[in-house]
Amino acid sequence: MSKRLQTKVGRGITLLQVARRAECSTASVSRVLNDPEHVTPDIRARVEEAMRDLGYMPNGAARALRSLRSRIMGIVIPTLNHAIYAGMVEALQQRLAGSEYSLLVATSEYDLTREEQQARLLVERGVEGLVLVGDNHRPELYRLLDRTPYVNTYVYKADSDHPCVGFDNRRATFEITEFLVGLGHCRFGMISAVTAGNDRASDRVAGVRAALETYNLSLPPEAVYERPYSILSGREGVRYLRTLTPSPTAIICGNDVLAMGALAECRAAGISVPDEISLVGFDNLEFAAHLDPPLTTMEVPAAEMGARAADFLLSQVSGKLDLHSVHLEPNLIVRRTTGRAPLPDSR
Amino acid sequence: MSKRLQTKVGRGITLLQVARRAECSTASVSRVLNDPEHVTPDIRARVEEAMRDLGYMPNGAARALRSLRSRIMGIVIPTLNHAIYAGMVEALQQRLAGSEYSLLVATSEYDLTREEQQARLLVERGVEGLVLVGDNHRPELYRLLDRTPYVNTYVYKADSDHPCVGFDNRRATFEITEFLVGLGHCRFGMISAVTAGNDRASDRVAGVRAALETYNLSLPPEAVYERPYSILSGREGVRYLRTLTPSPTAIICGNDVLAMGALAECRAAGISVPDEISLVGFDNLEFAAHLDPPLTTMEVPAAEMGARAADFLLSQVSGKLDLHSVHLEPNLIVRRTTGRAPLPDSR
DNA sequence: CCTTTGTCTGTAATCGTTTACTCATCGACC
DNA sequence: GGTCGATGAGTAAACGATTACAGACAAAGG
Repeated sequence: MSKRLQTKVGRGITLLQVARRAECSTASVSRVLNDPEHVTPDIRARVEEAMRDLGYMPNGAARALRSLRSRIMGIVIPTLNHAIYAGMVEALQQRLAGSEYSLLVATSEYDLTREEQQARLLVERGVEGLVLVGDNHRPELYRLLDRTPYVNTYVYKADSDHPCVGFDNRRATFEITEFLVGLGHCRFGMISAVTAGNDRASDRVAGVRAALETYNLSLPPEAVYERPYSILSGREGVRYLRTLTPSPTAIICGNDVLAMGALAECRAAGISVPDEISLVGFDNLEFAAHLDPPLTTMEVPAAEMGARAADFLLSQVSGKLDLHSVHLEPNLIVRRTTGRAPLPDSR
Repeated sequence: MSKRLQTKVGRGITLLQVARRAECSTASVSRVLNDPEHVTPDIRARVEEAMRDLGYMPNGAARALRSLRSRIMGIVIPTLNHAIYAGMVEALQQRLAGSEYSLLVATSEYDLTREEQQARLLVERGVEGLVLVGDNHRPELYRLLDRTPYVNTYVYKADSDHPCVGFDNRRATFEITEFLVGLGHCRFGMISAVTAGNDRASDRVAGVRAALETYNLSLPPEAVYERPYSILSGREGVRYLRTLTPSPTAIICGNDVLAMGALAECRAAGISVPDEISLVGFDNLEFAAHLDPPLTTMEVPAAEMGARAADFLLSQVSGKLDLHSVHLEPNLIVRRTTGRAPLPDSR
């Protein structure tokens, strides 16, 4: 039926038309586009004028096909929903835009299979580099990235084969835990994101556990409440952890969003923070400082990770090949949801 | 100097190699890729096997060049920082991914010139459709979109020439205001995002103003505190509005982020909400329900806008041309930051 | 004055697909 | 049994840029 749908003719102005109007070769036009210094001012001026007159816009597909450079980078993040990765993506995008690169964004929904599919799609689109979150990816994904520069973020492992820009999640929660132990806490609970397929989440749990063992304390499995990121999960986490006997005096949350929920639940239940329970978040999202009381949390260098990831890929595609992972430090920000453990008898 | 940088040879497996191995023509290979029903099972099987064996991946640039379909959509949003647009982008991306489309994301930083530049970049990259926020764009941008489908979001204007998916910002704050007037409030303040070049923000201010005038009340210029989105701005807003005499009993915020700041400041200053001041936000972000007290706010259909915008563009590129804007309704969610105006003498 | 060197332009091949055409085959129908 | 249509496969020409390569020319050096 609708036979002539594709019959659109005018595909826009081409470089050839510019060349004709400027009375020069296509090569010259291409050169003023990509290498303006190496063309005489005379020709350059004519070409630029022709471009303006015609409203010329380069065809990205043709450029990419011929030059092997799409000027597009890609990123696969778990989700955009909770602003957790938004800051990183924002910084990444900004830095890329500064180098005339665009950013393709895809989400994995915390599913490694979907992550691989999405990454594959991005590679097919011709991204020159790929940013990933975490370093626990399907082997197929790594194989796919054989010829494509990539960098893992939100993670740093010195011994990893894969380039990364990030921090050590395990050490971060280790540090949080030591801090809390120093305040006299000995009964811990944790509200964590789902750890399956999420190395950041499981490393954070592992960090708490490792630190506690150092002090002959422990984090039994039932003291870890594991749910998808959301404020509600944080609330439920507190409700659940209070059912334990003895119930924890310190709750470490895998994320500020969970911590916000936890704090809201404490308030609703009339539990005093930090007098009865100390609460720690992770990420230092914008709101953390404005909660009541202000949230003690581990600040992660989200914007810097985004910028550094961009730099990493940009240098990679411009030929610098001996690049190393970059190790960033998170930063414990002690505010007022943490305090000395309550006296044992006050339990 | 570095002359042989580009000497990378292997560009990967091409369709021609697949054709050779499957012992058929490139046309057939292309057909099993794009139109599998119209090729005999025999050939199809051979081609699919060859693809698997060789690890073939289509070259997006070549496809796009020849077929005029990049399978990429673009979006330019003000920012990713405050999660305001994240929900919409998330839904958009998901819906697009379901149709094998990828999403290029760029940010304007609330700057119309930058918005146009970024949009131009996306169009050069060959996006088949473009999502924008608001409908106040540079004329050059609209001209650029002459041949590219696009849709404005977060805005709905029946009389507009431009397709949009969204709601009426003016009417939304009109409604909020009427609600507050109904509670007996007559002194209003507003904490708004920067209105310059931001039609959503200025429409929201206009809506408040229009409603008040209906009731012979007014919103004098000095009662509008206008700052970039941030929690801090919300806090400052309250501090500022309290210096007015008489100071407002009802404060409408252009956004939940501002409202959160406002609420935090009230708490810090010992101002009782809603007894002394009623506070209303906008967006119904996840945290709104979990503030203390829970925030009264205008819920906007962010996810639905994203999905509908995707649908709009997808149908547009698949030939359906007589598409109309879609009008969504925001929804006032009354929680507990709003209450009856304090008695005049208690001022 | 001739050669050498360097700089700038133009010609034309090429990137990896899709697709308009052509041709062959086969079944159905008259 | 011949013709017509439909269907499927192959050939080769695009798509719009970039870039080896070669040629032209000028400046510099002997």
